[in-house]
Amino acid sequence: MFSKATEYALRATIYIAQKSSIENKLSLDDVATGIGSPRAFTAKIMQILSKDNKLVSSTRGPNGGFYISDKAKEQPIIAILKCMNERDIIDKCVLGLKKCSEKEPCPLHFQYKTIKADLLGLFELKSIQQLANEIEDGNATISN
Amino acid sequence: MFSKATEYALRATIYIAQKSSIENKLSLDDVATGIGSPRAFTAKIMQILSKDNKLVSSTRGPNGGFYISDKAKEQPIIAILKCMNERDIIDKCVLGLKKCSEKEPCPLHFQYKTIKADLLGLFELKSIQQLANEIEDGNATISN
DNA sequence: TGTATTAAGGACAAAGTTATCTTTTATTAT
DNA sequence: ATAATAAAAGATAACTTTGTCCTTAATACA
Ligand code: FES
Ligand code: FES
Repeated sequence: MFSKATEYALRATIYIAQKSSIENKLSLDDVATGIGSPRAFTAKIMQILSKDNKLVSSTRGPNGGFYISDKAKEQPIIAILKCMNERDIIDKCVLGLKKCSEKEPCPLHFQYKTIKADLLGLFELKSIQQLANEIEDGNATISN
Repeated sequence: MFSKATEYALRATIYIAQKSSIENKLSLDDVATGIGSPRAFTAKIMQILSKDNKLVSSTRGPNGGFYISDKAKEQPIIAILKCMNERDIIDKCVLGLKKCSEKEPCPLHFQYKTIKADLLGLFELKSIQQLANEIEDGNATISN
């Protein structure tokens, strides 16, 4: 479904939400180890996620690292997809037609659209915080 | 969702099902033009699809080309995915964990699994013939 | 001020996917 | 037989994604 980069982005963000706070930041190594992703590649992804400190925040130097503000934790999962520029793969035609539309639908369109709606609903409804809680409560893992 | 190769495979198969018969085969050019895919790449995909004449059938030489037997037309869409070795992308964890399981679920697992079931249902239920009919009846397109 | 620490940024490498081109093989019709 | 036709097969190219490495910049603290 998603690219490796976006998978790591999702896992990293949720992981940071669960483990970090502004007083207790996570280093790149913490994150990569925590979610089981390649360190250097994860660094690149963290750069995207923490660009302008919009979704994830970061500071350099001793005791620096990554964290997520309480406000950002309330963001829905889809915010991560948007950040990774993969928001619109949900809109694509399942058969790869240039445009998915009701006027020129592919033969799977009307059935697939309800599935897409469910997917979108999931990503729009679930917040980063909620998924972090699932892990915190021991009901889910993200560690590979 | 799927790779370009699999998208072309799905469209090509459905297109051939709609347009061809054993007496009226489609050439590679017919197929590539019909679904709007790059000719040479499509050739490679047709090789996979018609390997052993299992899903799509092909013959060489004058009046040769591709066609689909009535029996193969009754196959569900998922047969095309299997043929393209993309059947199992439906089983993958949405967050990219190595294994999607109930015992060590990711925080989206239980919601995502119903979506996966819907997807699988769609691909298992709809036959190649049915989708070809949609196009034949003017209710859908596949031509880009 | 200087040094250690940590992320940011840039250049590059490896692997995978998509796409093209050329040659070979099978088949038909003359 | 020969020529024409059309797919199969192989080599290779272009592009994208994934991944690494090295240098630079920011920050804290002694
Ligand atoms: S046109 Fe194919 S999914 Fe909408
Ligand atoms: S474990 Fe992630 S979808 Fe099943």
